[in-house]
Amino acid sequence: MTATQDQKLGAADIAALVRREISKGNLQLHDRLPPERVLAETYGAARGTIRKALTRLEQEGYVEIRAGSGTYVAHKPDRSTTDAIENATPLELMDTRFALEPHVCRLAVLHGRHTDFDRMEELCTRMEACTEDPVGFSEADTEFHRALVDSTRNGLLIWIIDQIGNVRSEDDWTRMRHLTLDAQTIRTYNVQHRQIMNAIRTREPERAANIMKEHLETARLSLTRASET
Amino acid sequence: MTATQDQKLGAADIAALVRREISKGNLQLHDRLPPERVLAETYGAARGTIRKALTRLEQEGYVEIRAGSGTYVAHKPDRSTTDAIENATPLELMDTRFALEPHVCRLAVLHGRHTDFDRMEELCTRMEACTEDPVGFSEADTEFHRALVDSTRNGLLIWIIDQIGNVRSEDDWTRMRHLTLDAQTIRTYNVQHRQIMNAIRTREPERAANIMKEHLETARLSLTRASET
DNA sequence: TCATTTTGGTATATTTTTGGACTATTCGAG
DNA sequence: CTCGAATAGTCCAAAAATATACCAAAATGA
Repeated sequence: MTATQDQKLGAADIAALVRREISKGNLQLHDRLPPERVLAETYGAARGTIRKALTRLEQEGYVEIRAGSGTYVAHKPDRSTTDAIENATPLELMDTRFALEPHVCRLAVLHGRHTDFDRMEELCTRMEACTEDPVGFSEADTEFHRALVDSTRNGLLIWIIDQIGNVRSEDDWTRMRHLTLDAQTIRTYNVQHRQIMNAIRTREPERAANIMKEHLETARLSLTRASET
Repeated sequence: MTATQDQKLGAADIAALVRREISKGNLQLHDRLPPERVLAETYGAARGTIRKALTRLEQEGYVEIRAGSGTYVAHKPDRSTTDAIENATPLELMDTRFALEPHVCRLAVLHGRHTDFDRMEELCTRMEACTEDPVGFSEADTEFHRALVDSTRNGLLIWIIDQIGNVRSEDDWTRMRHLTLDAQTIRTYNVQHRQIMNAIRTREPERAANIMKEHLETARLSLTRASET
């Protein structure tokens, strides 16, 4: 109806325009919007109008206004990607890992190279030095599984597991995980990691996959045990 | 965009620019950024401003600042959803399906309901009517595998396989696929689908998974046979 | 090996920018 | 006419950016 002219844009209109820019991705997270005074000129509106629009967007969570600093985009891109992964429950994650990682072991046997395995062994060593340090262990563990996928040379798999790993590294999920990481559990994990390494090095795909299954089963038990607490 | 003029770039703006360069891959892992003093001149800002931007990026994990040495990229370029999937080769896709779908069968046994299975049988029947119609068969086949995942009630898995399926439905990949779909192959697939259904209905997870593996192996053979043509 | 240069780290006084708040006025639709 | 919205202008305080100087660690080269 209106709005195609560069005249008479109300606060609601401007809010809508900015909202669309954000959803469309032209304005990304952490980006700073132009100052209110500039926006006022570019949209041909008074500063007060801009201010109303921005205040509204702030209440909606699209934007964060910091006095003296500027207005910043505060909206997580509404990608289905992040949605699907962030809303995933720990058990869903476990099931997905159960699907992926044993086969990843098989592929690692097929496509992995010595340098990959060397890196993984290095991480094993690092983990073994972390018997009393759940946080350090956890970081190395994530890197280990990441290195394992890397060795498959399969970009799709790498991307998928990368996505999963990114979420796993935040949230209460990690906190819960640390609770379950007593020294005994860590020792068990370390043994399993070594066994997986050996099986891959000796090119035994099925054995590697089976140990990985055991490994995940151990992890799942720790998880359910923790969630019952 | 906004304010692409050579005027007044704030710390947040500079941080955003560098962040994009890294995400885009123009700046790769372990690359060294120009010294702060140089960046200050090229961006037309004071060194303090540059420094603030870099400090921010360091906290976000995009770069690593080493005193006396320089600032280095510490972040891998984002592989966007579409990139990772669109650039995937047919063989990468196959390997990923090999990882996922057998386990999906197991989960279907655990979490699936009668209505899910009814829908899948319906799709089996539809496929069996398509012995001479590769396109119709292919559509039903995709729906079948989709219905199978749905029955796991695992949002994460559903999303992953959905993504993979979306690509599979386009491109030369599909064309290649249709070439391999002679009446004989379709008949083989139909038998396997029925067997999978039966195994799931009778709650035999391992048997279902194994038949799925056979099924995928058949598909892979068709694929490699086609690509040799 | 050692002196020089480069590079980031820190501090500070000053200026500019930016959002916040307030008010009087204008405009437009009901 | 009235009422709500938009406007235009002013002043304030917080935050940011500038400009400069000096330090310490790392890299470089003779």
